[in-house]
Amino acid sequence: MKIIYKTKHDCKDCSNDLCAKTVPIFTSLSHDEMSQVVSLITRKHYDKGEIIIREGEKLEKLVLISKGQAKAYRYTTDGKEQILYIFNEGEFFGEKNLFKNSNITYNVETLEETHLCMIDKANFQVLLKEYPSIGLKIMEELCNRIEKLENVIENIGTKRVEARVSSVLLEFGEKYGKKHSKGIVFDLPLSREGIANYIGLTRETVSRKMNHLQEEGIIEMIGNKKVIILNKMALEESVQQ
Amino acid sequence: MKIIYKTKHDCKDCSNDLCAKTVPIFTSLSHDEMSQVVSLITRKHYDKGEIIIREGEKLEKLVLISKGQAKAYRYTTDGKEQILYIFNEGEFFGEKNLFKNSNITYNVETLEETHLCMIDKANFQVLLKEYPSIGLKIMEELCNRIEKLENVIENIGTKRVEARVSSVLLEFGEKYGKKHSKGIVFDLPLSREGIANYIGLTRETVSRKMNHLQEEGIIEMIGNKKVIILNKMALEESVQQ
DNA sequence: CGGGCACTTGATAGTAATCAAGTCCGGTGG
DNA sequence: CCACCGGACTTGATTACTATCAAGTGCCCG
Repeated sequence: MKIIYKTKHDCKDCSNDLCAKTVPIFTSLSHDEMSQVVSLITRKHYDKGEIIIREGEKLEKLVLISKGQAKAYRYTTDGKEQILYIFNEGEFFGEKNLFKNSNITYNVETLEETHLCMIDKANFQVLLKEYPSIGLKIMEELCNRIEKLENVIENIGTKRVEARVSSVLLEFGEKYGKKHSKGIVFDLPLSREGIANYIGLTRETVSRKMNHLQEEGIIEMIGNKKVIILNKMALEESVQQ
Repeated sequence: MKIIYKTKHDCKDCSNDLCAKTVPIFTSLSHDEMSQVVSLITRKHYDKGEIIIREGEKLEKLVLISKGQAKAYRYTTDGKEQILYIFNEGEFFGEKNLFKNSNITYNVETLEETHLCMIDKANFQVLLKEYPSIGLKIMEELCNRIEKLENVIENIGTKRVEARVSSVLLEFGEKYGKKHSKGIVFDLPLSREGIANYIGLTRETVSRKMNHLQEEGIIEMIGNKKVIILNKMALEESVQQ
């Protein structure tokens, strides 16, 4: 179920709190400039588990996540899915189409209720010209993304399987973790299968390895979604070799 | 052995043929503009097997490869190297430092005799302001690099081992291949071990899988470096599943 | 309370890593 | 020109590990 809403009231909200301000690429703009940006924004709302866009489709917009999160993944020829990114609030996708004429190369599916801001390709190019600082921010963000991908490659290319699991737990802890009397607590954004598809394993192996980490007293699982990192040092050591 | 040379003669060469023109990010410039760019360029020459820069060092320049090629890699904690890129003529690195203050995250080592053009961070930022088209080209190139990395991840994350070998052979065939009566012929830019470090395997496995492809009549190896793709279709099918 | 789905656990098989000899090839020196 | 040397590559045997297949189990939600 997709609801498109664009009313004056919404846009006012937006310029105050909602989308533009949460998006790093606009942080260098003044309030007035941001209002101008906001006037170009279309917004959409998705429930959990909806597909925003599919591999191979044309996307003539830059899409910014103002609230929620989504996974980007591809299907390989043997039907497995490989997760490439977990996009969080403030992150964007579709940038490729702004600079070259290509279709999108991955599926994007929401992991929870998600609000999107979208800017038309043509409009965005005007913005880029008018505010060069946005271009710099985009480049910075692209570099960040490259860095992330380089880390993923190091992970799945060379590390032992248990190290990959530890690594992804640390990543989630970093992103979503809150302090807790026992350590760092967070909800897993992905199912076991999702984690497996993120680090190139099967769900059974992920299950076993997480269990092993729990037996060693390094983490504690509460239900399926909640994890407490009891011993961050040990988890980091497990990544180290 | 590093030779730094910067004479009027060299720069003249450069503006005509050598560095700036082979570098895509400058292709949109006029001849005069390019001359201006060239005046900001320092150049260096490296022999095969030299280290250009090491992980963790500061690099206050954008480095463009005007001739030759180099591999970028990281050492993992267990001492393996993971190759991230093979930079070819016209490609660049060090862009991360232009937009944010970070050290370089990989080693770069030449694979053959290599000529570099380097532009100082400060100078490059002036260029960016003066010629916004360079910024667009950079973004395009960053998007290309992201695409490459996404493919690498799909490769090593989900594909069967032999498919990865086939995939890398196709990649090299695409990049370096020349027509030949029997098919597509090219020199491998990397040793068996290098290939292994590129696709997350061991040298023995690479050896065995390449042998297998040869036994099946899909490729032919001449010595250690030269490969002929006899049956490109079959190689592509091998990647497909 | 029941149904379904995600997760866990166990047994087995397949495959690549590892360990260990060789072999090939290019370069060097006699 | 040939013999030798060393490094890269190949090949074989064994081991270790994860994928796969197959039952369970537990939990959430109506």
